Amino acid sequence: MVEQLSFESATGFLLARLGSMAGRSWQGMLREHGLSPHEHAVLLTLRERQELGQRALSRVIAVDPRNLVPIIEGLVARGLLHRAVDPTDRRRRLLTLTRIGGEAADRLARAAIAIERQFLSPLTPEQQRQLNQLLRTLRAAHDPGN
Amino acid sequence: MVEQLSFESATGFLLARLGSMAGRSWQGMLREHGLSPHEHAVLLTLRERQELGQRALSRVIAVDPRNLVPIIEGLVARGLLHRAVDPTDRRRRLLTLTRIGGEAADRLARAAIAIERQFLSPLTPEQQRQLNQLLRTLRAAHDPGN
DNA sequence: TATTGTTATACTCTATAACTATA
DNA sequence: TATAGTTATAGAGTATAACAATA
Repeated sequence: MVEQLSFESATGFLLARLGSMAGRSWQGMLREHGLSPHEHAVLLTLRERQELGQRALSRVIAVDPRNLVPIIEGLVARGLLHRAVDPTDRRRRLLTLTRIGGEAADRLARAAIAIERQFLSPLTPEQQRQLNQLLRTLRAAHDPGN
Repeated sequence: MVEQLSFESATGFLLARLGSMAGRSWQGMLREHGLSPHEHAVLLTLRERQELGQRALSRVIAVDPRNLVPIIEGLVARGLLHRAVDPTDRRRRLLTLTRIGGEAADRLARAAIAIERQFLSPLTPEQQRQLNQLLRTLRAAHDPGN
């Protein structure tokens, strides 16, 4: 167990703090693309998962379905996203990237790699791997199904 | 460097996600005490740093000074916090815990240990130490002076 | 002139309740 | 009855601009 040295060095506090700092490290790039963090998450997720219902997307990026609606509509309005009723279950609305949405997602993915590299640069490559693995373990335990 | 396997396993995304999850793990306890996360951070920080100006406190817990004002006033109104002008620099207003504020902070600190232990329980003690150390390194690099 | 604290205000993110349509 | 999506709305949390008091 980790010794409770002080509030500021508690792991929970550091996670919240660094999560916020990581978000800020993307801010400039996202603003250049005219995207919010959630819009960015939608594009990058669909880039990998091809076709997804709004419910499933909601779970993956941890944004409530009702809050996802205006985000999706904005991306559709900008021609980045395509939304169509699932013929096999007409309640569902399947999301896919349009051609220009896919191109935008590719550019975002490239930029994200550079930003992540910069953000993690205070750690050695081995430490970066360790950190990623520890976080994935922790997430898997607390967020089963994702 | 960490391989960019997918957006959902990027370290930046995981940090933001786990920061949010860590916050939720405190939620129930904080609600029992009738405190917001920021109020909690104020009490726990003053528990360790005795006496602090609002500016310094703001830096430590990463809450903007202007947003700290109503938080502090709420705690003063509830008798948990004492705020007094610094006689050596009359611009500053020194914050200290009252007796009952100190007692509340002690209870919070005990509860926080249990919550942190539970949250980190999917990791071995050695992994918990590693994670804490990696996060502290990363924070120190990105948040110099804290 | 710079710093500490403050107000008013706006914006983003998240959450509560309730609804439509399909299954 | 349960699920996918939606609407309206309220609440946190955070950020922009400008100010008063003191150094």
